Amino acid sequence: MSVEPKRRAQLVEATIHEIGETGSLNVTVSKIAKRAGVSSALAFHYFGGKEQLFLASMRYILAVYGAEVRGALRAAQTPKDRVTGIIRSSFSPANFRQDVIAAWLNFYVLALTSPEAGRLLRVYHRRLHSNLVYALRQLVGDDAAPDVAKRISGLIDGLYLHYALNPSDSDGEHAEARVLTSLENEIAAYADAH
Amino acid sequence: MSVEPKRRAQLVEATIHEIGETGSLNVTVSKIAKRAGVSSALAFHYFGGKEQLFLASMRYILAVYGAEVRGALRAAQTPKDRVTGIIRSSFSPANFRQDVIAAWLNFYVLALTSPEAGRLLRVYHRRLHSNLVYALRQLVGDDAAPDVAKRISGLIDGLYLHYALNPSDSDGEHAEARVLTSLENEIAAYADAH
DNA sequence: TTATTTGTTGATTGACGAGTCAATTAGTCA
DNA sequence: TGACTAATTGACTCGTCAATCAACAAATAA
Repeated sequence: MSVEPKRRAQLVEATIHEIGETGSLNVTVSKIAKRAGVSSALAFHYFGGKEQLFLASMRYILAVYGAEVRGALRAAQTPKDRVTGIIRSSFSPANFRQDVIAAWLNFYVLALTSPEAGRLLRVYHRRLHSNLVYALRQLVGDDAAPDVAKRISGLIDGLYLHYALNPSDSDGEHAEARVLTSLENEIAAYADAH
Repeated sequence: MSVEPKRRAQLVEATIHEIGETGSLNVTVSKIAKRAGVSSALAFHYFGGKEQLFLASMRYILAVYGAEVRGALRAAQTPKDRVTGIIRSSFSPANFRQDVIAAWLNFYVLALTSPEAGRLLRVYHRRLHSNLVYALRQLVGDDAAPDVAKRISGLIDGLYLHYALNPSDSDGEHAEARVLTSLENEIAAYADAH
């Protein structure tokens, strides 16, 4: 039984914590390694560099989120359950942890310059979009679904940003409720059009 | 005629450009100063430090945006003109310049740790919100206006983010059109409720 | 003229951090 | 046991950069 996966996980978690504490990517690999209980050289050995270490951390966060979405979709009975499941997953407590928020914001910044980060971000966007479109088809029709999905996903990310940066103002449940209200609007608008 | 304002403006503009080129706040004061045609010591002399220099740059960007919104509001004839004016200003070309996008994203990150950046961001949020509420009152009623405003502003920021990070996917006009569609939804939903 | 303020810089420093590498220890298996 | 591989590290290098400071220049006032 190799010890490698364990070390990688330790380092990934330490990275997320450290970024959460400093709020930026200005984190030394040494500090991350120290938190993980290993030497900095080991971090380089396993990940090759700081950026790759952070990207691995982001992949981990995305994987957790993805698992949550899949769970919600599996439990859904109706199309509407599916959409609300996606929305609820996006505003789950896991996504509102201080360190996860910090990771996301720094990820956005990195996506401006790192092709790999950009690729990863686009994967997330595409998955969210296609999940939404699939679930929305039966609610607003095939034609409208893609556009509605863009609006819903935009609203998800916008309100996430808003609440991430203004924690005192209100919490994730408020944000979730706001998106659900918009969903009702969209469904009603479609019903009217028919 | 003091030369100070001129130097400050030079440095602010150089900062924005430099951040746009590197995509992050990992910009040396020396490079900024060189671009502005002065020594790095002068940048410190006028601004006191790197963070204050960046905050001044962000204030400048916000001032430009604010002026654009005020212009649109002044020209507006109807309540709906007012809302669309705000939305259009938010997606104006000035906001989609690569360097302005980079500044915004890095500003979000900084707001996590810098109280001054957080304060500035909250000022922007509050202004956007109150402008929207004021214009929406006559369109969706006093009761609904604040909630609708939250959804609209969330959508603005979310779609801005999407576009900023995925320029190939859609452009500013698309984003603007999407928000306007949501606005129609909101107005229609209000009309139904009465 | 001289004195004073304003604008400006080159040179320097002190601290820090990414990444490397040679060397050591722990574990495996033949 | 001995040979081989995996895991791990301490020490080091090389570069970078924010911030400071003493000094110089240029305008302005007295």
